[in-house]
Amino acid sequence: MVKPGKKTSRGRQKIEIRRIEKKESRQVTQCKRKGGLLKKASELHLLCGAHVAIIVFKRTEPEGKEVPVARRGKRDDGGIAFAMGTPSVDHVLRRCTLLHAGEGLTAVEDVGAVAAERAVMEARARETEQTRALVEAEKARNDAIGEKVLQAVEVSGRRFWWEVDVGVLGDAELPVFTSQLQRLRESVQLQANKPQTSATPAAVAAPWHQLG
Amino acid sequence: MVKPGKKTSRGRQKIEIRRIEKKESRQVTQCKRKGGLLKKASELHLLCGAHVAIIVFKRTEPEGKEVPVARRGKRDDGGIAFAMGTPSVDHVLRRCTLLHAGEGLTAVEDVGAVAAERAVMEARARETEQTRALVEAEKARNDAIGEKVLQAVEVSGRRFWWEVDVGVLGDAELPVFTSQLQRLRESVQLQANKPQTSATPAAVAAPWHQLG
DNA sequence: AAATCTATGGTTAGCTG
DNA sequence: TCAGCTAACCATAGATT
Repeated sequence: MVKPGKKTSRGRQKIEIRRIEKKESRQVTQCKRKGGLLKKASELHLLCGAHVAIIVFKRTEPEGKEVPVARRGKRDDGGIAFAMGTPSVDHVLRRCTLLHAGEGLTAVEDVGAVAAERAVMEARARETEQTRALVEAEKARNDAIGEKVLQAVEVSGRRFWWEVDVGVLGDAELPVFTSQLQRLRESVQLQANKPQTSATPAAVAAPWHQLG
Repeated sequence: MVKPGKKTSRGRQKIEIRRIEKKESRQVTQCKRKGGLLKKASELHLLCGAHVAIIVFKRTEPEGKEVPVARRGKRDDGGIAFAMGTPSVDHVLRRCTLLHAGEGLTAVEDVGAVAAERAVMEARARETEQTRALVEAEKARNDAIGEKVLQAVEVSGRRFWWEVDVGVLGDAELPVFTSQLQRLRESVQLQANKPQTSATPAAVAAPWHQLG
């Protein structure tokens, strides 16, 4: 019920793009905009076939109890909560499933494309609704492993994406992850002995840091 | 000059979220929406302090010459072209600079937060315009290295973010990358012997694959 | 805390130069 | 090809439940 003479809503108000001080509305906005961002990413993928990966580290406030000053500057800040997507989220999950079947763990998306995947994508564009249900089942199976890897990424001293916090990984995942790394390292060692013909002229342009 | 009786523009039209078949407009849309996506990500960061990482692999068509059918299914598809951001792009670049100074390479963003970074962010929120110019200089220096790592990620058989195509890295970067991996591996080996208390109940929810 | 509502602000599809 | 335009679509701030 709306009081007469008082508008129900002022509609969207213009705001400056600077930290929202009011904690509550900051969280609401974060939630809303995170959703919007993911939707946009999904659309970009569906419309243009571009592969998109997104990670959002939600900033969970110290939630009530203030962080001791002593720990400041180390890693007292917020939570890991986040969201990830790629083309569109279920698309990512498909890839996860592939890997799930014996290769290793992924979660944050591997980025890149294969012709086969393009086919899948195009198919989905025609039957988005149909496939959704099927994907739901797979999703459940992948959530556990996905969460672990992502927590791993949000490691204490994390620097790079490949510098995960192995402590978060369970007994089952660790060996796989380890062997993956082993393979990578061997590959690196191998390449290190080859003469490097570094191409790539490093082109720059847009206001957005854009490469390639 | 607009002919009388004929509107200059029909304005934005409603479109279905499915692959845009017309190649040209697909590319235009991709470009526009990529920009929009990055802007949104930046805003999410500035408004809420969330850390955001985005990678967009622009889908460069086989451009004229069709790809031999034989290579289909392997890695014939488009280019790597992409864009990446985090909080806001220049924020990422700052971190890159840090690493640039001796630690290793980043580019795709390391994700996560340190109190010091938060300070920087808040400072930026108050003087976004001022700092921009300064950042420009650093940007140039980081483009080369950034591009290489990103190319590396877009590797032939790429599977995970940490499974980069070391062949793309130059002589200078390789050793650093290698040692980074070494450290990670040692860490893994170490953790492998500890009893694992895998926490994380694997909570799921939103239509968007959301963890934490 | 989460879902719904609505007026606006902001984004962008299709043109044009 | 790329920048600019404009109308219309879409996202969302703030309020209400």
